[in-house]
Amino acid sequence: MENNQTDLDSIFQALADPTRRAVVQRLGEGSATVSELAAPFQMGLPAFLKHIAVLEAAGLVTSIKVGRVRTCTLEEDKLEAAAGWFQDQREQWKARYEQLDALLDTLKARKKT
Amino acid sequence: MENNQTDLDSIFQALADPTRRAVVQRLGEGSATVSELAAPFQMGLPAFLKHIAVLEAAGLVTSIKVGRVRTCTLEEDKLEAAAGWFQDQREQWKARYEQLDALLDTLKARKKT
DNA sequence: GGAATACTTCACCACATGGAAAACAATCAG
DNA sequence: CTGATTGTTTTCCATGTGGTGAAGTATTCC
Repeated sequence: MENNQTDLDSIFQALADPTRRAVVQRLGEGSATVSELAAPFQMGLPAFLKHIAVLEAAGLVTSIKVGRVRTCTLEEDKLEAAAGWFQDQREQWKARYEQLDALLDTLKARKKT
Repeated sequence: MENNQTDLDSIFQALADPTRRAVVQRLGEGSATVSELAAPFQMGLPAFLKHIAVLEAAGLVTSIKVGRVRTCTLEEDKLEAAAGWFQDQREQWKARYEQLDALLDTLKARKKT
């Protein structure tokens, strides 16, 4: 559960492409083979395989080859790790707002006395 | 509230860099000037300003210049937009698990009879 | 006015990324 | 064994990204 900087780098980098996000989305419905995944896209297989490689390098997808067919599976944990970063940020600025509220309360109290 | 592909592209692209995530994190504590933001990093100002430009292009940060000082502010809504994508994915695979559960129930029921 | 501050722009470089094309496996079907 | 499928590798190209250093532009301070 390291979830370090390098991890986030590669995960966000992987998701910064519509093709790869579409693959993640498709795999959310269940595992699929490379050709099934490549079908909706115009690009050639070599180009598409690079996208898969990026997703695997980021740990978002794993795949096994049975016979001549490679089947890809979504690693939901990794997606949750990235989602966790947003949650961390949210908590940070939430804390700031609470500080502001506290400050306002202090000012109000001072006004009264 | 479009939150289209291009938007997500630039947001994730912007977050796929430790320098820029650190800036977002810092701005989560409150607005800051360019030099305040740049201080923790070794790189020269030109390089740092490019990072700021990327964040602004993605809409994650806005800035105004008063006198010779530019002050940057975090746009929390944009971060929420990206976080929303993860939520969408989560709902998709949650739905899939429910289908699997239903399938298992069907099989169980069939076994019984 | 002159100097220091706070960016800003410009020119340039090394390397990564996204894509095409072509040739190369490795399997399965008849 | 002969193909037809299904990836995989290799080579190549254009573009984008992250960094540098040097010079330029406003402001503000003394």
